Amino acid sequence: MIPKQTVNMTDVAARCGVSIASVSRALRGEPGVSPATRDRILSAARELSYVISPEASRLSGGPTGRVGVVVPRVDAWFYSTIVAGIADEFDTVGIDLVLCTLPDPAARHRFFEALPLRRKVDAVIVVSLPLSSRERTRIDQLGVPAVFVGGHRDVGARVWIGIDDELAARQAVGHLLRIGHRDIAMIQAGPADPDDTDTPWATDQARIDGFHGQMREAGLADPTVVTVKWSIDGGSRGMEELLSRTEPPTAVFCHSDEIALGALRTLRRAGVAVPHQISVIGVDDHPSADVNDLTTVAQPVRDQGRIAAQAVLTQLGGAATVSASAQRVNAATTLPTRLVIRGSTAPPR
Amino acid sequence: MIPKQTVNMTDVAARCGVSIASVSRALRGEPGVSPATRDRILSAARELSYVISPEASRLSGGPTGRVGVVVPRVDAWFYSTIVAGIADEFDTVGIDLVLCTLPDPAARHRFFEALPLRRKVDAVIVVSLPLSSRERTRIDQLGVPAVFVGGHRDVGARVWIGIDDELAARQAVGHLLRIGHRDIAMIQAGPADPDDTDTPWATDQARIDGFHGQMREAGLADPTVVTVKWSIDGGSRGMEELLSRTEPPTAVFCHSDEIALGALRTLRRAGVAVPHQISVIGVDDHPSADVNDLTTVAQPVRDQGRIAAQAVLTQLGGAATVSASAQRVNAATTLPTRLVIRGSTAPPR
DNA sequence: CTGAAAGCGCTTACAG
DNA sequence: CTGAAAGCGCTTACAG
Repeated sequence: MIPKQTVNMTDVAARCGVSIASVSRALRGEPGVSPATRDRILSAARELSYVISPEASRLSGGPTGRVGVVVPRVDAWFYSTIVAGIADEFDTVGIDLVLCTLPDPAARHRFFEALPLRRKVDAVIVVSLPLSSRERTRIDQLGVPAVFVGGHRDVGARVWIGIDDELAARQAVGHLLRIGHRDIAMIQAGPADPDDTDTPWATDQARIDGFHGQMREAGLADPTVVTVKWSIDGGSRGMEELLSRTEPPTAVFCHSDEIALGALRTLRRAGVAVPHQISVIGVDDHPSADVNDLTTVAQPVRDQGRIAAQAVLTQLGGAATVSASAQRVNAATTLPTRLVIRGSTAPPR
Repeated sequence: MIPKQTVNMTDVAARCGVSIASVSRALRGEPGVSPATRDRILSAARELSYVISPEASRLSGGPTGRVGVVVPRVDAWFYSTIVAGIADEFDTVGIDLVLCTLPDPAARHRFFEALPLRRKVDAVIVVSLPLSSRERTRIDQLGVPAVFVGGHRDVGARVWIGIDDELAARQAVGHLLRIGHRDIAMIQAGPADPDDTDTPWATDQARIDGFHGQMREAGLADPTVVTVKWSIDGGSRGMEELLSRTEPPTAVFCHSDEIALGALRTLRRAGVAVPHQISVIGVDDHPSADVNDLTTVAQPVRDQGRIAAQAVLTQLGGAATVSASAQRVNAATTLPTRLVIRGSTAPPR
C-alpha cells in the first residue's frame, strides 16, 4: 500500500538510519555501498514502495528517463507498428516514450520551431521524416542523440535504420516483368501539397526511381505514372485515372499497400477482374494485404522500431542493460525486403 | 539560434534587470507583474529562446505538463486512432503524451504493480481496459485524475467515454433480422487466455449480450456462437468453424471488423459467395471495411480520444484553454453508433 | 508591482 | 564504505 503522502528518499534513509546519499547510491546501483546496507536500503524502499522523483533526479544531473518519438501520424499502420516496436523495447528497460505526432505541415513547422521536446528527453527517434536542413539543425539543437527511421538515409553521423526503397520497387516491378508484363503503370504517392517544398514527407523518390530504373533496363521507356495522396482513397483515384485511359495497363505497381488497396477497390467496383485483366502489386505487407490477397514486397516494420530503440539505448550508454543483439548498431542499418506472392498478380492474358 | 549551453531563468532575469521571481510570474502569465516588465521579460525570453526547465518547475510545485495514455497496443487501428485523437488535442495546448502499452498479461501486471507512471504525469487516460478492483486501486494510487475510454463504464466517480456496445450489437443483428435472416451466428472475440480471469480485456460481454438479446426478442433461441482471438486470423478460424457445421448459417455477426475481415478471407478462399450465400456484418467501420465492402456498425473512434483528452484538460483546470465544446464533460459520455450498409449483407436466398 | 529567501527532492564532489 | 553540504532551476509565500 502506498501511503497517501509521497514517500521521499529522506523517508527511506530515516528508516535505515543512513544518509540520503547512500540511498541514492544504492538505488542506482552505484558502487560505494556495502552489500549489507544496500540490501537494507533496497528492502526498505520496497516496503515503502518508494519511487525516485524523476524531476529531482534530473535536476541534479541524472537523465530524464524519457525518449521522444516523432512520427507523422500514429493512426496509420506503418507508423503505429514502428511505435509498437519502440515501445516494446523501451518497456523492458523502463524508458518512457513521449509521443509527438506531426499530422500536417503546420504541426510539423510548429514542432521544429518550438522544439517542445527541449529539456524533456534524453534522446529522440525521428520516423519517416526526410528533414530539411533547417529541421536537421533544429534536431541538433535538441542537444541529445537522435536516431532516424526511414526518410533520407543521409543523416550525417547519426544512426539510420530503414529499407532500400529502390530495391523494394525493383523487386516488385521485377516480378511483374518476369511473369510477362510489359505495359506496367505506377500509382505513386506524392506530397499532399505539391507546393509545399519546404517540408518533404516520407514519400521519397526512391520507389519511383526503382520503378523507372527497372523498366528502363527492360527496354521499356516512359512508363505511365500517376501521382496521388498516400491513402486508400488516393489509390482509388489513381486507378480511376488509369482506367480512364484508352489503353489501361496490364499491371500496376503501387507505391504502398494502402494505395494498392484503394486501387483494388476501384477495380472491384469497376468489375475489372484481378489478376486476369489487371495485376496489382504493392509494398509493405500491410495486414490487409493478406486479407485482400494482394501480392506485395514485405518490409520488417516492427523490427525497424525495435532496432531504432536499441540504437538509442546503446547511445545512452545503457549498453549493459541492452540485449546482446543490440550491442552493435552501425551508422546505417538496411533491413531486407522480400516478395510475397499472392493472388493479385498473374501473367497477362 | 540556441546557445550551446542551456539558458536559464537567471539569464533571462539578468538580461532584463529583474528578479527570477518576476520572470517566473511573467512567463506563466501570473498576475503581479506590470505590463511593461512583462513585455520586456517575454521578449527577452524569446530572444534567448528560453524554455522553462520542466523538472525544476515541477519540483517547485508546478505540473509536469505530461499525461499518461495507457492502451493495450498501439499497433491496432482502433487504439492508434484513439491515441491520434488524444495527441491532436494535447498538441494544441502543449501537453506531452507519455505512451504506455500493455501488449500481454505480463506487461499489464508489471504496469499495475510497478506503476511506472507514478510521479511522472498530471493525469492518465486508460483505454479499453476493464479494470480489476486491484487495478482500479492502483490507478487511484497514482494520485492524479483518471479518464477512461471504453472498458467497463462503471468507473465510479471518474469520467468515462465510450459507446453502447450492446446497442451496437443490436443495430447489427437488427439489420440482419430485418432483411430476413433467421439463422444468424456470431463470431465472438474472447480472451486470448481464457484461464486468465485476473486480467479482463476489452472484449467485454456487451456485444454478445446484445446479440443474444436481439435474437431472443425475435424468437430465436440458442443461436450459434464461436469464440476466437480478436484478430484477423481469429476471424478466419471462426468462419472455418462455422463452415465445418452441417448447416452453416445464412448470416454472421462478427464482434469487430477485424474478425469480419478474417471471416471474409475464409469465405473467399472457400469459394462461398458473399452476400449471396452468407451475409457478414462487423462493428467499428475500420478503414478496410470500406475497401472490402463490409457492412458494419460505425463508431466514432478518433472522437473518443479527443473527448477523453478534453476531459483531462478540464480536470487539470485548464478550462480556460480548452475549446468551448470541451467545457462540459459529464461523468459518462456515450457516443452514438450507426449502421453502415455495404455489399456484404443481403436478404437470404 | 517587485525582490530576497526558503524549499522542492534529488546527485555529486569532498571529506572522513 | 559513509555522510554533510552544495547545488540543480524553478515556485511560492513573505516582505517591502
